[in-house]
Amino acid sequence: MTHKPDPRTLFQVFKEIGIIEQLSRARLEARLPDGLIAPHFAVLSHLINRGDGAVPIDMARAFQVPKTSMTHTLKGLAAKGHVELRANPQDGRSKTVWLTDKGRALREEVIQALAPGFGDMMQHIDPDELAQMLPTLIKLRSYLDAARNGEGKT
Amino acid sequence: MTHKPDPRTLFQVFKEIGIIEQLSRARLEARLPDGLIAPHFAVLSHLINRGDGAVPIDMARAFQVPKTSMTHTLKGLAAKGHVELRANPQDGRSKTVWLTDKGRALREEVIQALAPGFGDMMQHIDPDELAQMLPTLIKLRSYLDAARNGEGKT
DNA sequence: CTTGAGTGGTACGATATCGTACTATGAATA
DNA sequence: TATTCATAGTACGATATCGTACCACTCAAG
Repeated sequence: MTHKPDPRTLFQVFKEIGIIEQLSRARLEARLPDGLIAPHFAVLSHLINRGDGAVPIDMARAFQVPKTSMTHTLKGLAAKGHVELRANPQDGRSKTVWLTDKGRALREEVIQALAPGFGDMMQHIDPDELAQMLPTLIKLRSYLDAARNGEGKT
Repeated sequence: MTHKPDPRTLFQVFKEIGIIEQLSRARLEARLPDGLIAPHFAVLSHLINRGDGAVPIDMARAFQVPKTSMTHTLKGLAAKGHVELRANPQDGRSKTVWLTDKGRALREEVIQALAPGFGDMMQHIDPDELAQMLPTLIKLRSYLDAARNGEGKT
């Protein structure tokens, strides 16, 4: 049967998630060139997965960050030539974000650089166990996303 | 049988974890008074759980943050009277951190303020499902922690 | 059309994070 | 003891995050 939830367990789940986020981010950033950090890589991956030409405000929402943060991140990527900002023919207020060849290449290189680390991780942790966790993580993320009412500044 | 791990699944796990961390942090900080943020609360909780009189450098390691970040966080808490820094009689280089009554009270208030949100969450997500995830999260965190070699600046 | 509310982007300022460098203390070794 | 190395804390500077304010453009109501 289902028992009363122990808040301590819940707290611990969030605590572990927080630390994992920190450590995995550090791990990723160790493989990124000089001035780039995790959010830059996240943007490149997003553009690969979802396709070119995204509107900055939509990306800010996808990442759950304020639009000013997205502006800052995109400025950094554009300055290094990894993305290109173009006017949005559909809406004069907004822009569209496009990957450059340099940006695509960088994303590929970083993934290659991460591969050995992934391999090592798989030797210490059962991949299936991680995969089984995914649906629960998605539920949790979805709930938190939906419950975040009113605060919707993004 | 266990199949070859799909890197996409792995990526997604880290991505969901990253978003959950962001959203849960925002949720916590919405309940904190003016100038306090998540790391401040984390320190208060740590001192309750592990006991008073901890040494800053040990707390920095526990949280996996650079010692300069811990100095900054403790300075903020001390300025608001939630903790007190005292000399360490065991080691003239270091200090010890002590909760004040104000700090203990604040921690309690915040937990009370979080309770309704937890209750709501439990109505949408099976607590057992979260609890079952915990061992895997701990394994993952432990691995990442151990694998973080050489970078041990903290 | 004109007007007024809503929205996307950015400038700006406050604060957080974190790397580097420095100081003071402790510990090990000769 | 004297010398050398290691460690805890902090000052400082660079950059990231994010809230507020503002401008330009869109869209709907009239």
